[in-house]
Amino acid sequence: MPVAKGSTIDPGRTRAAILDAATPVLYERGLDGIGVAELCTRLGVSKETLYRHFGTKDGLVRAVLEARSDRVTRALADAVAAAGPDPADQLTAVFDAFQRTFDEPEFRGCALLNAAAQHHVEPVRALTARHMDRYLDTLVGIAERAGAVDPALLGRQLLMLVEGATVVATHHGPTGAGDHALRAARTLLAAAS
Amino acid sequence: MPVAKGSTIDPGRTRAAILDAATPVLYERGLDGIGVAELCTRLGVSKETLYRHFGTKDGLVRAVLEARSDRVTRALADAVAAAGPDPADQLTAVFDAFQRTFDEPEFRGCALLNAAAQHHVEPVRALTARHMDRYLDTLVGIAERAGAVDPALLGRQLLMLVEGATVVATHHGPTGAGDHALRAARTLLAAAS
DNA sequence: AGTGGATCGAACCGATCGGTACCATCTAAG
DNA sequence: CTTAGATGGTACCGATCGGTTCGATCCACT
Repeated sequence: MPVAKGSTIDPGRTRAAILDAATPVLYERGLDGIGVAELCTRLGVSKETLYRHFGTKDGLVRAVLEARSDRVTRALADAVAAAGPDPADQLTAVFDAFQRTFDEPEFRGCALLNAAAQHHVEPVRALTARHMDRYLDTLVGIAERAGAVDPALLGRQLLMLVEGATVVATHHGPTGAGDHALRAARTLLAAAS
Repeated sequence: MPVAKGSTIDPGRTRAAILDAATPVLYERGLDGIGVAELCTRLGVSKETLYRHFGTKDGLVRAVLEARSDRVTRALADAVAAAGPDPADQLTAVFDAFQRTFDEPEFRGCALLNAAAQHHVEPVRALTARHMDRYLDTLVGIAERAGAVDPALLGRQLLMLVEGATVVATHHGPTGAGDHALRAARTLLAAAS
C-alpha cells in the first residue's frame, strides 16, 4: 500500500519524523549495527523516501548527530541558565543534568563520542569536536563567572570531568558518577579563584 | 607459495606474530573498518592460518583487546612503581604516561573505549569494564597511600580525570591535556587528605 | 475533476563481508 | 629419508549491505 491511508503528505514533517524516529534506533544499535532496510522498517518509511530526504545513510547519520548535538547542548545551556547566578549552583545543574541521562535505562554513553569511535572519518569526528567545543563554551562561562584565574584552564578541566563522568558512567556504572564528578568540580572551582 | 621459504613453522610464534601485527591495524582502521581478507594481506598470513588460530574474527578481536589491556595496564603500574613513594609523584607519572600516548601521531583514543563503542556487545564491553577496573585499582592505590579520607571516591574521581583527559585529547587536541588533568588531580589529592 | 508530487512495497543490483575447502609446498621431527 | 603438520594462495559460498528502480496508490492543490 503506497502512502498510508490517513497520512498527511508533507515532506518537511516526514523528514522530521524520520529524524526523530531514527535517533534512538541508531543510538541503541550503533551506526553500523543496523542496515538501511531494517531501519526503514522500524521507522515505518520506505527506502525511497529515506533516500529522497537524506541522499545517503551517512547523510541521515549526520543529520541525526547534528540534531542530537543541538538538542543536548541547548538543554545543558538552559539548565545552567535556570540555575541562577551562582557558579557553584550552575555546576550542580550541569552534573545533575548529566546524572539524569546516566540513569536512563537506554543510556549507552555519549552518542557523539560513540559515533566518532564507530565512523572514525572526518565528517563525523568534526561533529564530535564541535559538540565538545559547545560544552567547553558553557563550562568556560561558568569558570569566568566564578572569577577563576585561568578560566580557559578550569573550563577544560571541567570538560574532562564531564566527559570522564560520562565514560565512567557508561562502563563502570552510573551510580553516583554525576555526584562524584560534581564534588571534584566544586573543589577545582574553589581552588581556582 | 605455501609457507614462506625461510620462515619458521611454530604455531605459538605465528599466533603471537598475528596478534602483534593485527593490534595497530585494528586500532587504526576500527574493528569493522577492515575485512578479514585485507587484514590477512596486511598481516602476511592466509585466512586459513588466522582462522585456525583464532576461530573467528571476533576471537582475534578479543585476543587483541585482552593483550592490549594487559600491556597498557602493566605499563601504567610499572610507571607508578618507578615513581617512588610520594603519591603526588605517582600521579605525575600516571598523567605523563598518558600524555606520551596522546602525543603519538597514531593516537586515536583509548582502544578499549573505541572497541566498546564499535562492537557494543557484551563480550567486548566486559573487557572494557575490566580495563577500567584495572585503572581504578591503580588510582585507588595512590589515593590510599595519600591518606585520603575516602580513597574509593578519590580513586573514582581520578579515573574520571584520566578518562576525561583521554577523551579531550582525542577530540579536542592532545596539547596540555595530561598536564591540565594532572593539575586537577593534584588539587583533588591535596583537598582529600 | 484532474494533475503532480509524495509515498509504499518489492524486486533488483553489484560489492563486500565472514567463513570454508582444497591443494601445493615448506619446515620440523623421527 | 620420510612423514606429519603448518602454511600460503586461491577459489568459492551464502548472506548482507547500501543504493536504485518501478509501478501502484494516495494526498494536496487548482
